Amino acid sequence: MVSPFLENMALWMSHSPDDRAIVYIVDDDEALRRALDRLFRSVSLETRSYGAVREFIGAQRPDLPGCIVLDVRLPGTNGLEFQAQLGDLGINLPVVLITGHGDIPMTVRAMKAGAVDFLPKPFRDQDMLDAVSTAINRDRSRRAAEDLAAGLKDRFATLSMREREVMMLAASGRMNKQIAGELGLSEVTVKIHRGAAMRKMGARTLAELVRMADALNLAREH
Amino acid sequence: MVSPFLENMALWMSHSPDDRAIVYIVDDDEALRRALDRLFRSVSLETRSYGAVREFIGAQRPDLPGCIVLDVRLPGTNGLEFQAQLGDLGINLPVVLITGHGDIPMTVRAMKAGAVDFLPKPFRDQDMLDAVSTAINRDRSRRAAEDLAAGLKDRFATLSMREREVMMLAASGRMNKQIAGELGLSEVTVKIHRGAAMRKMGARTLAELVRMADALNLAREH
DNA sequence: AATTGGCTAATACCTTCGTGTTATCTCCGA
DNA sequence: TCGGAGATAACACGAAGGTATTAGCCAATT
Repeated sequence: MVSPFLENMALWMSHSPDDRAIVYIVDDDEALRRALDRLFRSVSLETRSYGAVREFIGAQRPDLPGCIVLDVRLPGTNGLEFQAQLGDLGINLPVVLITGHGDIPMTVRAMKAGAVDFLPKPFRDQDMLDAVSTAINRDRSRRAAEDLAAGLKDRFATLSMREREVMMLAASGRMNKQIAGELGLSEVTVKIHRGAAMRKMGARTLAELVRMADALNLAREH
Repeated sequence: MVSPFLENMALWMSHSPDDRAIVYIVDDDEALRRALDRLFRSVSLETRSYGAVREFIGAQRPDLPGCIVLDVRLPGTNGLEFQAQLGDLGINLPVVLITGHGDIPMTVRAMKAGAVDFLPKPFRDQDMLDAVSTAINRDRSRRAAEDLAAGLKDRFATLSMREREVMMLAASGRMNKQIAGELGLSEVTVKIHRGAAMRKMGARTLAELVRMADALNLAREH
């Protein structure tokens, strides 16, 4: 245990790891990239800068909350098309779009695709900061929800097939006797599998098991 | 019981009530209103036409799925401000916006506020029909979810205070013994309230009660 | 060949749940 | 003042849940 003084020192001098966030800037205009870089660093956000979509895709991204600031007009790939591809690439970062020559249909398309904001150039610094702040908060929420779901999935993966079947039927409200009938088992065997499922999932009550089963099904439908 | 022939006649000649939907047109341009009216009626949608926001607010609206087609530039109230007020007025109809002189910030604001689409004039008939179709489907989903929640709320309203307390604690996974301790009751009394809650809510298993309790809490947070 | 893990099942024991019966007390409206 | 609804509670019985012990079977791995 270090002294309270040193602990407070650390808090004052740097963000705790939970506060870190990265803005990925994708724009072919190097001057604008540098300006954005300064802007974001001035509010203690980390930045990564890319001149083309390909560079961004190929780069390593740390496992931290963040967002993408993306120019619509880019060499090679179009910004809107890239936005649409992000999901397929397994990238779930929120997107803030900027454009020099945008029109309304383009804006509508971007917003329908889930963009956090769509800023025509020139934009005010504060508008950009607001958009990025919203985007990062959205990513934090998504990551938090995903972490919960991941924990559930990990525990569910340790269940045997029988245990999964019994768990789902139990979570649907079936009695042990009914489960035994539907699966062609004895009631005792069902109790064993049910108990194992509760233990492996970390559920202490049926109510918890019901909520876990619902969360797993929701995660799958998504 | 009428004859099968007459029943089928009715099906062929009109939409079943479940298919009905209404488009509320709010625009001060009477020529455009008439054109939209013809367009929507050509695809068997019902229409109501208003030249000003005030007319729409004062009008009676049947309890059917529908959407609003709203011009941004209107005499009196601004279309975007009206869109923002809809929630406060208890109107949850999806909005399709049209505009003659729109810009990007206006579009972003409208889409952030939940507009289904934002169409600059002149627009193609098919784009308008697509937007309205999406909007009405969204309203159908919302109404279906709301009907379910309303049924739950009605049943929950018939519970006494004690029954509600016991239901919530039971749905959280507490045993009757624990509930009795927390509420300062005997276990027998808890069983009576719990049984009454299950019966009044129409829940046949604890799993159903858990899901009902969750749905009620989600509905409240919303 | 031996071991491990998964699936099955019976027996036994205790806990918890659900319900019916009976009963007392309070409050409120007819 | 009577009747009804709500809340409380004890007693009793049967249904259901949970766990421990023991044990047989099978497939895969060591």
